[in-house]
Amino acid sequence: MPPATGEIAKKLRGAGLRPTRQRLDLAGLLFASGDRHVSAESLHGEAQAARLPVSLATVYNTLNQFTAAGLLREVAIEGNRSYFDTNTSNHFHYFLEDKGQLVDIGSERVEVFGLPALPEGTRIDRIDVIVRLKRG
Amino acid sequence: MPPATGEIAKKLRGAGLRPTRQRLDLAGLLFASGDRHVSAESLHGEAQAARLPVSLATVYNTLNQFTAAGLLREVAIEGNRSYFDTNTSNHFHYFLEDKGQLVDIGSERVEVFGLPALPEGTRIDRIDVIVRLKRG
DNA sequence: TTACATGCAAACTGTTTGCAAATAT
DNA sequence: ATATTTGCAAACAGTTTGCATGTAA
Repeated sequence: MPPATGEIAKKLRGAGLRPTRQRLDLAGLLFASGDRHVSAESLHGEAQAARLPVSLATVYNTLNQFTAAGLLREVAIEGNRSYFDTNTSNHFHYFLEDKGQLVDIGSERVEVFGLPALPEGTRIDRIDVIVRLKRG
Repeated sequence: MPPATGEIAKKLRGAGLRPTRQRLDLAGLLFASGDRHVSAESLHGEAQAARLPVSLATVYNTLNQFTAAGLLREVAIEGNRSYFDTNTSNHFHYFLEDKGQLVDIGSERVEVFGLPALPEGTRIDRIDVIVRLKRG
């Protein structure tokens, strides 16, 4: 179920972010439905379509703040655009190359096997897996 | 062993690229030693240091041409910079977050298990695995 | 009332491109 | 001789930032 407005405000506060109108609007779009993948541009477009006035600069700032606060996770896809994922838990992605679209791999059973010893003095922060899919 | 100059010219020709001085110089830097990971900027810097005059635009064009020809592979790391890998075979990467450095995972035993069924009408182009390492 | 957030436009970074001069075939 | 490549500078896309105005606490 979509979180209530009060929930969202609480979430922001918990992350040390003032629940301003813009942040509430963007968080509403981001966290209303299930897991989502957005770029700054796409989220800005959505906000416009929903008559929620936010400047593009604020969308950028907000996405970065949410990411720093652990509310979002950035996904590295080659190319210039940055993608942000509302699912911050450990999971992997399909990338539909023809559409440029990211899709969560909905399985906790996926595992990476056979990693050799890590370089001295390091530990795993996280493992990103992107399965690139072609049409066909 | 580093490929001889003639070998490199042959490699370029085989890829449908004229072996110009600049392309030979850059290929020399790229393919002289083992597997390498470069950005346009870093390769340009290397060329300068080696007194091999090449413009930055040509480095960009060359990296893209080599990639299109299958001589290089692009690696997606978040951030603006593009990285290119001289190892075009199927393999995965460690990414040292503190140094911003890519390292090949030198093992063919690494495998990804448990992928659910692919979306209808798609097939795997390739799988990118990036193991992000923190100091510690 | 005070610190923080927003919006705009300007700045910035990495990358691509148009075009005249240079080079490979 | 002809088509391709190069280098430069200008164009570009995505993103960040400075600063005056607006807003949350």
